[in-house]
Amino acid sequence: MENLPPEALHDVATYFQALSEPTRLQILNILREGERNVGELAQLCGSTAANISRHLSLLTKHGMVRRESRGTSAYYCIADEAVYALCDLVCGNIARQMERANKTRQAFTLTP
Amino acid sequence: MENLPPEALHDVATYFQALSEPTRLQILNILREGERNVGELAQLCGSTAANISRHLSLLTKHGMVRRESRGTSAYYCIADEAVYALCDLVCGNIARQMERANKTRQAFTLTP
DNA sequence: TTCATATTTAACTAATTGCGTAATTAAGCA
DNA sequence: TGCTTAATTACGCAATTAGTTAAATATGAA
Repeated sequence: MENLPPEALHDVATYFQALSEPTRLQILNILREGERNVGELAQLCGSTAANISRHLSLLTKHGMVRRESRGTSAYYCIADEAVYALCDLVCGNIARQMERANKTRQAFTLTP
Repeated sequence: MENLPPEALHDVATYFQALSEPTRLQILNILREGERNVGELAQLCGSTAANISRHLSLLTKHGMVRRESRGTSAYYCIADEAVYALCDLVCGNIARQMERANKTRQAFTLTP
């Protein structure tokens, strides 16, 4: 992403922002195992349907999940598996960062 | 990142949040070509030093950049190249999403 | 049509965030 | 020591955001 126009930078930032909320990550995590309707997701997330619905709307806007109306329910499933690759990468980065932080900590505490 | 405890979900969300701001992405983008001090970054970003300093502090906290004090200046450089992999992945996802959106648009407009 | 259920949206609140400005700290130099 | 420059931090403000509650919409069934 070298030399992106400022417009594109904004798009990337907005995409990251969609993933910067625990409840939304939880939704994506649940959908990893298969589709769910709003009510199920609300229960599994320990939140209200209204809340989950708004989160799902945002995730849909970014093409991360897909909506399918069936009966009186709305079922959601993953639309782009690549979001999981992102999350896994981040987990790796965090782990690496924790390692580094731990090493510098040891440098202070391991001086007997 | 299957079956993460809620605590970890929060960490991942916070990490994504650090990347959800255009100015911070711009900083990372600039540092791709080498280290810079705060003043230089401020000028290149078209922002104030105070502002950039705050952003750099956050990026440092997440282990994305590293600070090196030299003379009266503070030079910053990339601490974890993996952030670029993240950004590149996101760019790909956005492009894919735009393609999909474009296709559904055509489905509506290409009916003569 | 009428009712019941599922989902979405509107309105409001509390909390967070990024920025501008000013004050503070730190480092090099006369 | 005092002066200058660079960077960081404190403070207040405007804007955004997630959550709650209530109203609106939609779908299937009696």
